[in-house]
Amino acid sequence: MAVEGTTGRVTRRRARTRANLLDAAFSVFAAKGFGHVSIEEVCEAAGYSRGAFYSNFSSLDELFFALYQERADLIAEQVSGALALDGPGLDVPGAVDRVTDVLLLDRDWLLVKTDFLVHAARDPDVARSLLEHRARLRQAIADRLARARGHTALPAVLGDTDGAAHAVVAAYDGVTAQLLLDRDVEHARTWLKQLLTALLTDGSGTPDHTRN
Amino acid sequence: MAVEGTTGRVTRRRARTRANLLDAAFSVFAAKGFGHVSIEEVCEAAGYSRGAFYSNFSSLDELFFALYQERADLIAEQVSGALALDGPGLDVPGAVDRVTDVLLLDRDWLLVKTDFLVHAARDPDVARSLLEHRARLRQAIADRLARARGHTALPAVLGDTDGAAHAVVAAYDGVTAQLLLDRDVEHARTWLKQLLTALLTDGSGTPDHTRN
DNA sequence: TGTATTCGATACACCGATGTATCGAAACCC
DNA sequence: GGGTTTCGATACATCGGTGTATCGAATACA
Repeated sequence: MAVEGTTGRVTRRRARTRANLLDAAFSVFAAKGFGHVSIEEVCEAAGYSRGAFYSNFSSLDELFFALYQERADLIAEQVSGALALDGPGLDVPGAVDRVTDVLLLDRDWLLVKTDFLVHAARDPDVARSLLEHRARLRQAIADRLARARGHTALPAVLGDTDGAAHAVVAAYDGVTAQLLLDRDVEHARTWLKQLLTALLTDGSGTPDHTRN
Repeated sequence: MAVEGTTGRVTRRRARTRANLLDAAFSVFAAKGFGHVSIEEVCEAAGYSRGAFYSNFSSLDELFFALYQERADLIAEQVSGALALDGPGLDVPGAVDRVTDVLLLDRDWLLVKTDFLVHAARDPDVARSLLEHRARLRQAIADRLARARGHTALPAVLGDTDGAAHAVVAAYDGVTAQLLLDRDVEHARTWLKQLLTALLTDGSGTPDHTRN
């Protein structure tokens, strides 16, 4: 029952159905929001019956958690990749560009991610898990910033690289909120880039904020 | 039926029950999250029966909207008050302190507020309304910043005062997300103050980011 | 104070979703 | 390919929430 005690004896279509359920759940959650979604809806969207669901998960919460974990790890990988993509020291603006493009790629993901935040905010265990995930992400950023130290203009007023990483994540979250409302991905991207470069360099960038 | 066509003929306890329902709804929403709350739960918490509910609102969505509007206006007032509290030009740090204290006063409000964001993100009409509210808030901030221009060190790298106001709101949203997870109000406050002063002044502030 | 009107409690019918138990059919292993 | 195990579909009982219609009680107004 959704628990593999020691060694799951056999499997293969199971993996497929599980993946299908997760994919379908992502779409449904993005469209209607966790909390307005029934197990049946997910099953229907995936083309399975409820029996399949209960064979793979024991609750919607469990599925949601698995779903978030999967996608978040994927994003984290992409971010790490984007950060590691250039030489040892330079090109902070380039890194900012690439990371921004990854982070604001998909509105559906932002929706699900925010849903999960709200979910985690009410469940300490889930919150802990999410905090750890965020900490890993920040660590990657901080490491990258540390590598850049001395080569480019050091951060500025935020203290150590860890503080700067905190600020980066906060900026991401802040821009996310705005993007969820105005649905203007392009504007959000350019704006996040401005914010990040403003936070991470000393003084440059030509802004333009004639928007909602 | 929750609609006052021209002039509601009579009322008095109606106002009370409506207010009670809203208050109860706030608690219940904060505790369980909109989307995991039934009409019955709200009624029970308020000490009314479902008849009272349907007499005052026509759906949970409608109640949620009214609830948000009410509280958000209240907060906006407080912020405006905190901003107008000092002389014509100076004391940006003081204003930052006061505003921060108002904004991060109540975790329950942050929960409900974020729930509402997620809700608005999926309903263009609600989103429009929320965007307008945010725009008003930003306007207040931008006005205040404009008044401070020339007296204190001008913002910095973010362009006009409007851009700076955008950044302030983004910082608020970003810190909110972190606070929802780690529940450390004090840390969030000091950190938001740092972020804001970092964004609004040129170079000062002694950070300390040994945290989650 | 009496009367007209509004408000909210109660009762009812109605889904829709949940979780479980059972059984046929895939998939694995040899 | 046959036997065995696992997976997932179907059927069932149940529960909680929804929305409406009705009626008594509280309130306003004269």
